[in-house]
Amino acid sequence: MLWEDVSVLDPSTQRPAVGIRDVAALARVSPTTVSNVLSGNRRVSAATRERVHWAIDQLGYRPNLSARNLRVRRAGLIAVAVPEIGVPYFAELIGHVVQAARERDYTVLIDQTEGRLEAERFVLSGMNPGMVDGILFSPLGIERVEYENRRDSTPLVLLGERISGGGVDHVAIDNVAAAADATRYLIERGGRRIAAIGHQEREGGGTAPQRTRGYRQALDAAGMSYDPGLVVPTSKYHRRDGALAMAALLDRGTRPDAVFCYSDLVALGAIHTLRERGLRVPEDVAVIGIDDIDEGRYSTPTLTTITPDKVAIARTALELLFDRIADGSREPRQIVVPHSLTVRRSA
Amino acid sequence: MLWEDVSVLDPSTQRPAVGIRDVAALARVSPTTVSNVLSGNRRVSAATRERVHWAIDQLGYRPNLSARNLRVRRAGLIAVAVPEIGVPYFAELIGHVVQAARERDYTVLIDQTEGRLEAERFVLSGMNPGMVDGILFSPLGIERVEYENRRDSTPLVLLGERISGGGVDHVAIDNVAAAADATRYLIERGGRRIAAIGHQEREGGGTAPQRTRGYRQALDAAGMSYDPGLVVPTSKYHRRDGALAMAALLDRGTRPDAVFCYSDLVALGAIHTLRERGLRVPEDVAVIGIDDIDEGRYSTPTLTTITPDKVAIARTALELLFDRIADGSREPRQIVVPHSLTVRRSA
DNA sequence: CTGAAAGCGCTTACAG
DNA sequence: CTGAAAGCGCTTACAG
Repeated sequence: MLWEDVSVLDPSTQRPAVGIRDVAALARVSPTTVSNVLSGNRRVSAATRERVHWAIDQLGYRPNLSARNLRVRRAGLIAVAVPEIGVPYFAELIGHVVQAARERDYTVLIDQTEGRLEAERFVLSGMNPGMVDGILFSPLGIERVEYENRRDSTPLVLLGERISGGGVDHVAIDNVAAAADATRYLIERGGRRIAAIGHQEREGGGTAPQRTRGYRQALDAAGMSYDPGLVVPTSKYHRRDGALAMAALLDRGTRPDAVFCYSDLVALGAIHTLRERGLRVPEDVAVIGIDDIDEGRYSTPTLTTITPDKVAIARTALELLFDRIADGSREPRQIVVPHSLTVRRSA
Repeated sequence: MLWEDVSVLDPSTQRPAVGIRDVAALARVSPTTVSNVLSGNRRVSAATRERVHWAIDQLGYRPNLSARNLRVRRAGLIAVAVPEIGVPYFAELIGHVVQAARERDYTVLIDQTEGRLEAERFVLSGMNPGMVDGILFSPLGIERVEYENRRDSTPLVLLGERISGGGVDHVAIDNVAAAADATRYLIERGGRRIAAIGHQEREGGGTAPQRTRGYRQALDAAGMSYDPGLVVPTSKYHRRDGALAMAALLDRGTRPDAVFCYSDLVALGAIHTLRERGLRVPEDVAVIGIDDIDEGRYSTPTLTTITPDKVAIARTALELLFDRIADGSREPRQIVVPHSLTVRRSA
């Protein structure tokens, strides 16, 4: 089928799709010139520019991004891969990423791994070639070696995961310090039997083991002994996991006077169980979380928590990503974003 | 620069990018055949197929989507445009959309309008041509006429917004009925002074006016009079808006015995204020919301709410969208998704 | 300041 | 069962 034979139709509407050639023809210039008017790459005389703009308006022309991307080898798209968008922490973080990306004329594509290993491997392999220019990745199940054996070269920045190997860009809060801060606060306000909910055994030290380490550090520093019976692992960090873990703790006869939860959602779940059992928060049991999601500002009681600077995480991650896109071979950087303690009512 | 002169380099890594031609050369077949092996569009002899697969593995080849998209005029991408990803209702809905889209080999791109008019107009204009195959759009500020004057032909499905004109595909719950159900439930359990929080004046009847209508209907049906002093408008549906509206109501001396909130977030904010003022929920004031976000299962008290079938909304919307992608000129359909009442503790 | 031509990496009639 | 060639809609050296 030749161009001259049949006009190109948009398959979905049967309306003619207008391309750069149509604009060029109408403006009586070459496609080159139209392209230059659009990109601003080359000086174009005012008269010509005006004619081109007129033709563009006339035809309602809008450049085809697939074609441009194919040509310039840039997709204008970055992917954010997280376990679940429905988890408020990720939803809020993605909101900031989308906003920061827009400022750079990038669009954000969402990938939800649900912690599935194949999904995470797909992310590591750069997703579909040519589809995205870079990836922000919050991993869950994948092992550290897999990062190191990564063959794909798509720029990638890890979110919230501290890979001690250091072969990959990443941005995170200092999880050990954050957990220690939370625990120390519970100690300072009188906690003597402090439970920890959210531990996970992971190779190569993921977020959870780091938080457990911080918890132990704070205990040590206060001269308090570490009681493994007070540490409850959870496989995920949903409200449900917090609620069930708290119930399990209580059911086995353990009565902590304070609980350090590895996420706000876990904390909210734990509070739910405590109140159902008739225990008062914080009077009987103080509860602290990590994440500072909006929900904790309005929950009953309002949630004391560790506040990571989510805006900084989003912006820093994008900065690392764009740096890496610009220079694929520069040294990987690991950036630690500040966190703070936000005291509300629950502890 | 000719192909033969210099091998093509991936700009970010300086590693050679492998294309279909490399695979073809290594497998000693034509690119056509490689393409056919990949797509399954044509029968390929077992021996050839094997050689091609071997070559693909050997080179780690993965097809370039921009090129494919350019050729087949399909992006494999749909956009979801919502006011804010950080709002749990949207986050949960998007999670379902992402999942349903994956089953169809589609990827989801996020657009956050924040209710900005230009952002919403950009969505209506189909975003960037060739970038997405279709759009799921949850509008906020845009006027009805703008849909009708829409020039762009990108398939688009409206989410949660009932455009009475009916010129556009959309899927939503029956907002009038949902509000009436909520209000009737409050009446049945003894409410006599029932406030409504979340009203908005909008042209052409958006979600908010419909809910107000349902509220009034239920009042009428019970023979109760409508008191404008009990209806509080809010500009947004965040926790904060609910909290402030509730405070305003109380501050002006109004003491409802029940509150119908136009979203769960508003309800949670209202509860926050009530408890801060020492009022018991539901004993002093019963509160009901709409959305059934996960948060309401664990809040204190747990939240009674109207549950829209979010999975159905996501799947139906995608179905409409794919139908429209397949046939751009079919009659627009307006689909009503079921909702139900979920009774928990707050009312 | 402007244009003709090549090519980004695919797929798909057309031909055998 | 397989291949040569055209073309998707752009951008960018190259040339003037």
